[in-house]
Amino acid sequence: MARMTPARWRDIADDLRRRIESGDLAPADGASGRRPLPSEKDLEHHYRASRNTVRDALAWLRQQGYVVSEQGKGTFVVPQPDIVHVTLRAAELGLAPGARSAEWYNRDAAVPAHREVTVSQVKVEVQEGTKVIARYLRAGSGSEFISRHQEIFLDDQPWVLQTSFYPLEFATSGATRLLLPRDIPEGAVAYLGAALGYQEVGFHDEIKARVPDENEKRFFSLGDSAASIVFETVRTAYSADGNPFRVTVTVWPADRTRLHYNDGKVPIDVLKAPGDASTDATPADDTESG
Amino acid sequence: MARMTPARWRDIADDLRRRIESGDLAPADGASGRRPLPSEKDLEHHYRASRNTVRDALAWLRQQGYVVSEQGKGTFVVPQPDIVHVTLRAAELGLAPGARSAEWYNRDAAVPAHREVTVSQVKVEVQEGTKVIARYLRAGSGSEFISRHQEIFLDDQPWVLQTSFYPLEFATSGATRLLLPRDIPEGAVAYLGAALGYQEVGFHDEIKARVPDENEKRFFSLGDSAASIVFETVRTAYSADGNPFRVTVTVWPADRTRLHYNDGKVPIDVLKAPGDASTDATPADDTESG
DNA sequence: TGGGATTTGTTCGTATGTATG
DNA sequence: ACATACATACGAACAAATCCC
Repeated sequence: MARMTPARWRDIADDLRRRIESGDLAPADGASGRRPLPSEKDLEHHYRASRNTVRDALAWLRQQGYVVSEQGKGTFVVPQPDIVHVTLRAAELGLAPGARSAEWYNRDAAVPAHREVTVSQVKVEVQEGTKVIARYLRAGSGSEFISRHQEIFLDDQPWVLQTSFYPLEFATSGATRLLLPRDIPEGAVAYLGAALGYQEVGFHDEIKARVPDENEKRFFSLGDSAASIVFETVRTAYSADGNPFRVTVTVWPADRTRLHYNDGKVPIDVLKAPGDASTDATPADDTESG
Repeated sequence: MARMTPARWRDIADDLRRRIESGDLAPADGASGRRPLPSEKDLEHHYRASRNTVRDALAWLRQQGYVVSEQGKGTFVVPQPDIVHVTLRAAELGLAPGARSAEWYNRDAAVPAHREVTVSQVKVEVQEGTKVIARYLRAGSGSEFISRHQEIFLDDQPWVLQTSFYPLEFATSGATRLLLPRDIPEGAVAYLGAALGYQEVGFHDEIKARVPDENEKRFFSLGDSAASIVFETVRTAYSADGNPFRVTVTVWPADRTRLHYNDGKVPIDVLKAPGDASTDATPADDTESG
């Protein structure tokens, strides 16, 4: 069962990983710029292996997200991204205490203070026959929906891709602003409440992790590595009559995002600053043993 | 900037991916067994490329999780796993309606009915100086904790790895069963309530996605592909005095797990059977457009 | 049971293209 | 223009696991 040949490229990859994690290789950015790993030719001599074998080792490190290679420049250790902590449920239905009001992201998520959220133009489409959305909204498979898509930035960095879906009837029965490719500053839910009397009395969230598609790779600057994954959250909002009236699909870059939920009585500082003083160390370090 | 040469292996990989997704290659299991892709030699002739170039294409498909290769046997399309939907918060603090009671998984998560959960022996350790846990439990970095680790199976399939941490004082002041390597059938929280008077009045969940470590790869049978990722949820439980008294770290295989949270008034069937009638199609299919 | 054929895994060598400095 | 560095591609040989007769 176990491989008899230790695989030369494996040894090289393990050794390089060890040297990377120990900070031996390409440690801190040297102020002016980052320092690359030794070139493939150097590693070839260092490990007494052919360049192709060295490249096999580097390919594994790239795939695992440890390094990136740039043609003509070199291979670089991937820096740890800054983690953004997002609270998707605070304590009561709605927001975290102290959250700024009347902004979209506040209605569905509380972000840390002193962070600036900017929003792209809304791309509005009318779609028909998207089965998955129809299922969430409990509509027939031939039903038509308004989809409102936005790119959202945090401190001018790409942060999330978000698309909300509404029954087309909403627009034809009064909520015409849903069809305009403009942000709804007071929040779509508040607008629907004012225009149609809808009230959000509950929501359901579904969370998955998956590999990004090409569009998401572009927006979040993700590659093909195993660390390049996204969260996809689907929030279904329910009105007082017990029916879903909105579905919001949000895609987050998982390498720099932590999602938070709270229930019951939770200390205020945890609500307001989840992940505070968080190191990037994983609790799995404590878990490990067998 | 853009690559001038289309990259031969890229073309081959894209073509193979297309043929895989269309079901052209290695479609349904032929009852007795699965059918492999054409051999590397066959592909070599088919695409008029060298074996190494074909292997570059296959390497990409492997890395993206489309196929797996087995020495001496062939390369096979990866079947879609069955998805397990887990509700981590129902409506009120605690459980989903209809959930079976007095079982560990019920205290923290509601699984679909007709599924059988079995639990490994508990591995108990006393640990000191694990900074991350100390932070969650708001203890000094030199504090000591009891860690209770379990492997948990769903219908005899590896399902989650879970480790709970408690202050060591709990054991020395009455809750001695925490130190025994045996399951606590009524639930550790209930036991702590009876033994020490602790009551869970709220919790905080933190969710991340990351690449699995070697132990997790073994347990969940994961490889190195980009689809081989895990959720790690950290649940901190708070007692009436506002202090955390338990931290539970749970690791889930993300390729076959969906996490669910509910808030407010949500239809009963969504609470009881989240993801019902769910296809494996991603809502992103609807999102996509540019 | 054995042994040859098949298939993927590993490693080396070599050449050329492309991006960078 | 030149050197450096990574990307792509082809060819070849042997090892290891499996399959089949």
